[in-house]
Amino acid sequence: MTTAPTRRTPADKHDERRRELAESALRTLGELGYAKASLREIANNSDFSHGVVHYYFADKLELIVYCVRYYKATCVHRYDGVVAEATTAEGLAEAFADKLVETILDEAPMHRLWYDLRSQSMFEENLREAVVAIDKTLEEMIWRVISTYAALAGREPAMAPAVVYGLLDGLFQQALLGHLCGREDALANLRTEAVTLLPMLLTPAS
Amino acid sequence: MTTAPTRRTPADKHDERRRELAESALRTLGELGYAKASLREIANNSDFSHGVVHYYFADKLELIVYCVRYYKATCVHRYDGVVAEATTAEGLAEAFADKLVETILDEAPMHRLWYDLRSQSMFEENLREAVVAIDKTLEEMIWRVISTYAALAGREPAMAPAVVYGLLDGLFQQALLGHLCGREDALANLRTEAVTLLPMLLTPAS
DNA sequence: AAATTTTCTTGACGACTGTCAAGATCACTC
DNA sequence: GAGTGATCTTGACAGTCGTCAAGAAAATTT
Repeated sequence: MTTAPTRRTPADKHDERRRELAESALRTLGELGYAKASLREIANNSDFSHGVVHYYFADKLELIVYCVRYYKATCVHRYDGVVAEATTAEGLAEAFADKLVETILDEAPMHRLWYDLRSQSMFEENLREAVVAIDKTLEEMIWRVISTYAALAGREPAMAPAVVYGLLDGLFQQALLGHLCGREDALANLRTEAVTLLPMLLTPAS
Repeated sequence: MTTAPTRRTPADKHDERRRELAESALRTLGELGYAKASLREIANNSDFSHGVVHYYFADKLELIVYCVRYYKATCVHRYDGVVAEATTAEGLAEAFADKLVETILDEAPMHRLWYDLRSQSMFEENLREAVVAIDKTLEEMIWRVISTYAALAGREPAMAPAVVYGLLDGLFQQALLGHLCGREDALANLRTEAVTLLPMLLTPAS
């Protein structure tokens, strides 16, 4: 009713706090991982005390699922700019590979958290629904890249979206682990691997 | 000195107990995952009490590293038979794909434990050395398949061992998660994906 | 058969966990 | 400005955890 006059409805304020908590929780989760990030540690790295978590979230799992949903919602469009600005297939491939490297450099803790949660979902059924949904959006994200890459090359993708995503995800995960282990060639390798792989994902040139 | 007369030296008996503990620990770890598998739960699923763990292992981490090393040591040769008995490239590809599916059906808990530990190693430095070493042996295992596959086809592998392993590992992980989620097409898809992918990993036919 | 070493159980410790309730603090309304 | 509801802090709860020490039990040696 009073949407225009009041700047924030109580519900908005409630959601805003959930986002604030989620953001500081993500910092802690990215540093410690799912298992070792306690609610007290999460609250300590925020502006609130440990009890407030249960005021905004039912339990730890709801907080974590909210966190990873919140994070992945923002980075599903990571490659949208790359796709929009590409004019040639080769240019898209290189820009995409650069972006892969860049996000490992900038957001390694978030990525390892994602792989941590996806592994945990193999044990905890309560996590699976959220994880599978996010995995699907990541697959679609990659598919947007590949399909426009194919269009620019005047060819067709030779594999299903899930397969393309699975292949790239394997390389990405390997590079992330290598990067965290201090292997300096991990990211450079990922870049050349991506540029090499992309043409092989299309049907042979007409 | 007295190797022949005595059936077991004390050291052998010690190692045998470590293996026994490792085997029952692996059952529990495969069921609960790294984080939720407590030493008490591990001991409950064995013939011993919870205190005995610290008699054979310094701490929990040493037990777990021993466990995963023990397990992976056995399954690094999973595809050796497939490689040895293959006579044609196509036959090897299909037998390999079948084996991929079979091991997910038979040992899903062990595989999810492996991915769990590999993810944990992104957070815990103490795990990294063992994880990276095992990853390397898996890479070599896959490379034995691919290089003989290439030889049978009269061609050359078109990618480095790490790349081939990363690609296949991505598909395998995806299929494992799909299988655990109850998606019935996950394993059949993995099979056709593997058979389709293998030829693309070689240089173009001469 | 006694002595000694190895092996295993039991019980306890301090620390940490998720959860929740009681009350303080704040913001807002009448 | 008193009252009222939302928001947050504090402290405590019942568990669980890894670890370890003391002693029982078993195996081995003398």
